[in-house]
Amino acid sequence: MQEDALKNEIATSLHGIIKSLAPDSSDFTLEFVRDLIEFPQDSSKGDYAFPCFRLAKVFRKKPLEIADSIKAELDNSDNKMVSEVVSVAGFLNLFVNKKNLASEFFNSVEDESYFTVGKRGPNAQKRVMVEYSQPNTHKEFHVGHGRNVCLGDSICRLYRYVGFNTIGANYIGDEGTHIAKCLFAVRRSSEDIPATGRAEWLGQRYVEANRILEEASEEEKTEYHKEISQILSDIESKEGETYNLWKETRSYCMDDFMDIYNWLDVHFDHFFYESEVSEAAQEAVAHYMKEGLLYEDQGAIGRDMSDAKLGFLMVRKSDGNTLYITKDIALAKQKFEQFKIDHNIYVVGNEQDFHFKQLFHFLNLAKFENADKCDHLSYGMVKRPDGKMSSRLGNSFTFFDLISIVQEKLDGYLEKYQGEWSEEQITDTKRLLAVGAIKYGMLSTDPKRDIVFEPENWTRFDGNSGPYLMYSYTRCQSILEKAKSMGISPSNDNLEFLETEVEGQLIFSMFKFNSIVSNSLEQMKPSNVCTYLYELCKTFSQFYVQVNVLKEENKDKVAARLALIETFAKVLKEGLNLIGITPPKKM
RNA sequence: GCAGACGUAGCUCAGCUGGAUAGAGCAUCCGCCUUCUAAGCGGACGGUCGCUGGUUCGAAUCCAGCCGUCUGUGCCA
Repeated sequence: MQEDALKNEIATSLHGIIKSLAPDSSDFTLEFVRDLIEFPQDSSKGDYAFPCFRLAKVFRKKPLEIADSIKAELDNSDNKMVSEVVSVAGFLNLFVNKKNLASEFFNSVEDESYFTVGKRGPNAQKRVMVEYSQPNTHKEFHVGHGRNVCLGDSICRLYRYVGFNTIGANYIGDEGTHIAKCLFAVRRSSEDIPATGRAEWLGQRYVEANRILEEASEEEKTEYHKEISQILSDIESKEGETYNLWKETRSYCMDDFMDIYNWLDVHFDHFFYESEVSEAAQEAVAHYMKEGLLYEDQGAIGRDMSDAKLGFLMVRKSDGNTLYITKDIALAKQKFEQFKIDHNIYVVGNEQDFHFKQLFHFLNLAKFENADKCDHLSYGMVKRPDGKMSSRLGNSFTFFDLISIVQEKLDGYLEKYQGEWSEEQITDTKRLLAVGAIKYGMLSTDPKRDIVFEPENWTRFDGNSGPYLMYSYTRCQSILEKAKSMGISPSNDNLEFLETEVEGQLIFSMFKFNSIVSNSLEQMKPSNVCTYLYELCKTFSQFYVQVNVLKEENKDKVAARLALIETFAKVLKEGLNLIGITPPKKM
């Protein structure tokens, strides 16, 4: 049984009782009653709570009395899933019978069928594409780009978990003015391209180009812009010296990107490149001009959309080059045609909210049949305490910087294993912990909110952090390993021995897993999974200090507790997987 | 100017579609390692939920206005 089914069962009981007690309560449909049921903030109050305030009018009684009379009815019925009912201050608090719950649940976790219900449901017929991590080549990959990767990857994992056929797509920005500016500065630079840190060096050239342009006289500016336009056209011509320089420098950046993705354990199913869409973009412009949707205005081509409060949509500059949005118009079509997707999601920062409003509005005007199947997952920026990071201004914190400071801090923690562990094991563990710390840091905040980036916060591995979750996992592994060496195995046969309050809370908390995941995806908020896992681990830690597993003399009790730990470890591992984190066995 | 997002403890953040004394982590202070990993557990301290009104039995949550921060608003992405 799943948690939502249990909730339905309880709702049905409550609904029946309400109807029998107040015959004219037709407004209180089963669905309405179910939606009133909630989780109390404090799990010691109960597993479910039913507020009775809305019933007051129909019952013509005080909520407190209503709760009392429903409780009396529930106590008389023999509901196997509810072990205790408490009426307090107008709330009906229900305790679920974990002993009846545990056996089936533990078994379904053990054979993993619990984690694959989505894949056996209707979602398995659907295809979704998640476009994320659209990095620009010739620019630094800063921590803000890192947030995008963590977020997009987690959304993909959530979709896959609930059964969707999911295509994680990258869209490399390997074309555009910023690159022309970069190459403009490369040509001017007296330095040779260095052997290492080449992408970073290119990023600096971009910053330099902006500086040159800012310091230039009006006359020089015109000349420079001409040169930059020419570089852009040379790249698009796909031949010649400038094109070759572009190709080479582009590969430096791609190498860096791939290093980062591999380090993060993020893998894409498909790569789109801006440079491969520009032709289709030009064709789209011609096509929609013919249809009268686009027209020339002040030398450029576009469409006034101020009737929808969306300003002027510009799709081609007066120099003939297309823009980012032009390519998005062309690419949207291509995605649906080529990949037969049912849903198209863009994970892009909230600076682009206007861009996507324009894009979706135009796709609707163009009568693109899949326009309403496109969604923008907007997220907040990563800011420095003193303001915004910008690669254009060159004050950004690169993702490599973040990796270094996190890993450096971890050295201190892993020092105790010097000699005991192999060098390789230490390196691997350090990477897993660093990835966990960074991903949890990126994902635990609500996507729509900005993140204030302070290095100290990212190198704290206690409290509400990625390493805390991973630590809980390693504690389980440690116990399970020791039990194994003692010759004791977990067993789901005598789960009635899990009788303490904290054990019950842990069981019910785990039981909610699938509901939390569904809700998290529905809201497009991996942060819900983070919060849930943190609370789950807190409950586990309480259990860990309150209940000693291996010292217990009753072997059946030990086996039951080991089953609890094993189940918890599996649930936690699955949950961590949804936010892209792989816990080490030891730390 | 217009549009959007955000404003919760000193700091970083939870708080679901309105419900119980507004919750964590960090920092500060106090306990707990001869006991399965102390990257842990327990406790103390700390809040007019930006302000003002409205809706409601009930508002941090919904609505309106104001204040503040940020982002965007035709030749960048």
